[in-house]
Amino acid sequence: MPESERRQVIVAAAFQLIAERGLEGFRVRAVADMAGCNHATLLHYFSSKEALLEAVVDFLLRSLRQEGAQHGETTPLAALRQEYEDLRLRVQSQPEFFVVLNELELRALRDQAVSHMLNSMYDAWRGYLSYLLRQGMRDGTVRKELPLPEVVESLIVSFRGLVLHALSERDTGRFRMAVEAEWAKLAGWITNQS
Amino acid sequence: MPESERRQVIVAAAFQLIAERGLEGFRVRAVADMAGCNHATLLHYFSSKEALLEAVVDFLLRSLRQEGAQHGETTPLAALRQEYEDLRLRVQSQPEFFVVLNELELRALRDQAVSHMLNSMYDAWRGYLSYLLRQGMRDGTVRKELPLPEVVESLIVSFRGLVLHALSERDTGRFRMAVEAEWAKLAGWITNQS
Amino acid sequence: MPESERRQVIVAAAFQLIAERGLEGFRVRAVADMAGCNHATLLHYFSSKEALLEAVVDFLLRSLRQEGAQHGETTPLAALRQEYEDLRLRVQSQPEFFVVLNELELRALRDQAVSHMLNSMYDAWRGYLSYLLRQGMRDGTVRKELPLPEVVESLIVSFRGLVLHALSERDTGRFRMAVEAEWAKLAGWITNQS
Amino acid sequence: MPESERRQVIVAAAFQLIAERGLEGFRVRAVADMAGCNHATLLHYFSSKEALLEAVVDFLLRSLRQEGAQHGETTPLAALRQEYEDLRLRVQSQPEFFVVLNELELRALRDQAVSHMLNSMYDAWRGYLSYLLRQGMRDGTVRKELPLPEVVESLIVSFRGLVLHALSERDTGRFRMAVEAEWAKLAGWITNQS
DNA sequence: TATGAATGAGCCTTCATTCAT
DNA sequence: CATGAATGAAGGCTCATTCAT
Repeated sequence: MPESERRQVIVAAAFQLIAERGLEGFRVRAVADMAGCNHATLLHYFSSKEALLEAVVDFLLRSLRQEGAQHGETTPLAALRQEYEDLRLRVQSQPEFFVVLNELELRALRDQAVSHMLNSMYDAWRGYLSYLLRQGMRDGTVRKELPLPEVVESLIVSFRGLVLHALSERDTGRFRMAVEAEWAKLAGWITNQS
Repeated sequence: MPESERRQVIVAAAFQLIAERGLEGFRVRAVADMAGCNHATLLHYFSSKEALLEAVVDFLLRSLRQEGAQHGETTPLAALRQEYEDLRLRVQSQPEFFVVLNELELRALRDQAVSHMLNSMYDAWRGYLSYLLRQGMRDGTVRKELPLPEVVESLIVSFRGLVLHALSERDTGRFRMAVEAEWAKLAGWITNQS
Repeated sequence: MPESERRQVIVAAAFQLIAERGLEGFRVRAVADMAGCNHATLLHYFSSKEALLEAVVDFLLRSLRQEGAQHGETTPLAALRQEYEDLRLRVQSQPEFFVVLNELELRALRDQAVSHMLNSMYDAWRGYLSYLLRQGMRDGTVRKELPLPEVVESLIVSFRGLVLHALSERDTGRFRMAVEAEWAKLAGWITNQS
Repeated sequence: MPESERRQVIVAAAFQLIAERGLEGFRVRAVADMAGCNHATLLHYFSSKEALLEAVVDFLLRSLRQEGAQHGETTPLAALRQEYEDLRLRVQSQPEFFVVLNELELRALRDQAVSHMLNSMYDAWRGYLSYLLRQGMRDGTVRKELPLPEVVESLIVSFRGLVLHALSERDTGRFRMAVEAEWAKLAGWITNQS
């Protein structure tokens, strides 16, 4: 099996395992088993457990990024709305991503490497959201007098809250309700209402 | 040392340790050391690590509950506002509570016992929030046409997001910004605006 | 089994194992097996493999020291002669001591902790040898014009050489020959010959 | 690269590594890295780690032998003196040789192959020393009544002791002192003094 | 010839838990 | 009540060696 494929298989296995058992269930031997190789083979590709974890973080962030970029040209407000919609759809189809994201979120509190990676993701996201909001202000759909940083921060909080909520309420219907409510709340705040 | 006091000391030590080192640093021996007793003694009072963790959860929820009940009679909207204010103050003065809460939040995904305890806390909170909102509708400060369950869920999401945000952004000033923004966003949504 | 006894048993087992298999065969599990306990039990008494090794060094040096002090009052020259005799006897009866000493000698080149312990032994020995030689000079049996430090160093070298020689030539009779020769050589050098 | 050259490069690398990190740091992969080839390639040339070690021993003994043969015709006593001088000079200029020799000395206690090789070196050396001493007796510079085997053994011990001493005392000046003392002691013993 | 991939055996250490005193 | 002793299971990691290409 070629190197790059093997690495992908291992990262996927690690990702899957963390989603299933959490970071506390993230064992090198277990990942190797899932990837169908010896644990020593795994450490042949990733020099340490930590290195593997960083590859998992990278894989996760890369995936999240790709998703966001798929939608074509729309209005800023529609793009924002689409973010919530994407979140909702993804929680249904790929809940693993959010389980893992949450695990990492917590790990980041004590792991600088993970912290940096997540922070840079959030910063990139802040930039994107700022851009959207400014565009909205320009085309008149977003209220011009809004304090931009506050709105951006509020969006981040909203997403973080939804992601956390998704995990415990995924199947209760409350999550879907929450997504709609968060959007309604936001829309009322930021849009120009005639 | 009487049994009940000893138990309290141990739970407090466990709480402190989890706040400092996270659940991954939650070791029976370390807790015993902090509590000033032998690890075997600790397991005399709590039959297992798991049992101790549940006592910690209980302690945390009890603490959170007490806080909420301290404020006297006000208007429903003021009480709601106070919730955000409490959160903000507490994150500054007692960040441990939120670190531990987040740790447990994640543990709950895989630990039914913890999950049940947290869920019952959230359900109690939902009840309280519903009550406040209904009061607000009655006295005319809250818009009557709001879908109550959605609003409640949104409040929960907002708080969860803020708690998570608090940990990574506690010192950057972004957290404070986020609290204000969340409240502004909510207030604009639910209040009757002339 | 009381703590101090258990510790002794473990140190003895470690010592024995190093004597039999060298430092490369010095495995925590093997020591535990020889000591008749679980390897985790061993690490209950000695916090790490390294800590155990230091206990072994301590045990060895303590043993070597005791041996030297057993002989009563004699003339300085006789005491010096006795050192060689002790060495010879001990190599026959307890060759392990010299195997282990040699192993540590080499380990010391890369292990500061061991190096310090051995150095302090040699320094103590230098002191003792200097004392003997000075006494000999005083009572006229040792030549007064000898350069004391050189003689002492030469004695150390002689012993180190003999210890090393003992291991490979223990059974060939060459070792015994070498001891006698070393003494003869030394005696001719340092004593006053009429 | 031709086979014989490749082998030399690998042996040199192994020698260097053992000198730097000792036998405990003697890793096949590390040697391969130093030799600039893949570890699997290394095991193509030397069927096992053990085989490589033997090649290192061979290389060491060959080097030591060459050194001894370089000096031209002199008197037997001068040749003997030269041995000590050579030792002193070499410890300064090429301490690696003595580090490795000591490592092997100890390994020989448990490794028959190494033991045989070292023993045959010592036997050759014994032969050479006996030859020198007999020549000295013949030309009258060495006392005729000396017990030849004892003197030879004593010489070996002296050298072994010095080599061991060199490693720990190379920089303290004690080593130089010891060489001189050993020679003085020997000379006094074996030479005819008018 | 040369090498990347793969592996099994093994090592030190950690930790929750049990138990006799 | 309290505790020191003891342990089994497991975890991350290392390393010599094998093998297909």
